Amino acid sequence: MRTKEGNKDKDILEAAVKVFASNGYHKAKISKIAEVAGVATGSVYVYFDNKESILLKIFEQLWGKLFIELKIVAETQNLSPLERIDAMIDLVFDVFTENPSLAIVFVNEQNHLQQSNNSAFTNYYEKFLDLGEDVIKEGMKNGLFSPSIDLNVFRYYLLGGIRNLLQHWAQDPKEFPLNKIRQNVKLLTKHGIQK
Amino acid sequence: MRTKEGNKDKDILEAAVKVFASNGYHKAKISKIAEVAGVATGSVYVYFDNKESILLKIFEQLWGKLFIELKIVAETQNLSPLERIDAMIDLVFDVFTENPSLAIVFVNEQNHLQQSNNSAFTNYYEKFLDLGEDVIKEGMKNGLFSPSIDLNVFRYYLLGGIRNLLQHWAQDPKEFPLNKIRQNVKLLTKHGIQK
DNA sequence: TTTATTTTTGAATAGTGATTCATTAATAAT
DNA sequence: ATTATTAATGAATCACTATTCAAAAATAAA
Repeated sequence: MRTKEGNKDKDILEAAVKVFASNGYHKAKISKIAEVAGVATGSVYVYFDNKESILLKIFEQLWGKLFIELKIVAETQNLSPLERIDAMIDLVFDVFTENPSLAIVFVNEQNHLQQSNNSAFTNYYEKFLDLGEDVIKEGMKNGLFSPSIDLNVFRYYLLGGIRNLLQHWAQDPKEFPLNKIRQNVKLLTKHGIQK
Repeated sequence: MRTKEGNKDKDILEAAVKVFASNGYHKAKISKIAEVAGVATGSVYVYFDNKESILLKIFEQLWGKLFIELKIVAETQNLSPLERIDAMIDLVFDVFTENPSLAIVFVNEQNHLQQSNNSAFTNYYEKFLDLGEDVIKEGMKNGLFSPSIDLNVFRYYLLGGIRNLLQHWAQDPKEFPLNKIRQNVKLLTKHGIQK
């Protein structure tokens, strides 16, 4: 018998995030991912079925991690709904601040997976969005939030806005600091543009 | 001598919008675009340098058209800044309502071009965004809009939100009607989620 | 008509890179 | 030690499709 050495699957995933981030998914070569991971090209196929499934795994882990963290915040009873929304926005920004390559992959390739209609991905993503929705619902019930807002619209609007901002930040982090973005997103979410 | 028959360039562009919309840019075959346009594969290369330049042309025309229309609204002096923002949002939604395939190409492939850093594209897009910015600036000067909003952040946020919503609309137009989206985007822009 | 010029064609080319698989290497069990 | 089993390798395969280009077709001019 022989046992697997090290964590090649983890190495490959981390390498893939880097390579996808710098070249985009379509231009990324499996041979390059293998090289960065320090394994042979063929080894990638020992751990993953194909190129697409590597991308899928990256997103699964991302949304999975976020979901767990957000769930805790969403259920913290001693915060008001507005404070919880704030904290949830913070969490999303924190994840991407920690790992800029992951941010780039997220903003550029999320479409790709949404189109492929992969259920594993969709489930995670929807569960993630539902958490935010629950908080908003509570805010409406308490009379804090405007009841004329459609929840489905709001959640996709917020996430789309954040995604686009992250994309511009990733292209030029100094010109476009993440903290300014974060503050403004919170303001816009709460008050819109009106005084 | 021989003169060109019909408007093959226009036919090819329209075919490309359809094919890009249904398969995505990367999976779209030139031979399929030619087939839909009713020309030979080789003819595509008589009118366009390569695949990428077809996509570029589509976006150039889209932003070019939008720019002209938005400029008129942005400079209409008898509308308040808020009314102008409203009208501008309407214009964007109108373009995509008229041509759903174009909406799909827009939401899925805009990233692609932004990354390629093509100046022809960037110029149009930035000019387009600047128009909205001018209106917001006026609103701030008049004391209508909150001065703590960063304009750069706001414009990317708004466009990103709209883009994401259009994407979901394009995937399921009945479940997610465009008019509801339009109304909610206006509300969220003005007031945020708070009452 | 005939010739010259330009358009159109689509089969052939050519580059690419994802994926496979026969082989080698390493470890566990006997 | 020896054998069995699984991991790891990377060169070769194979499919795919953007692009090219020599030939054919169409029209204008002579």
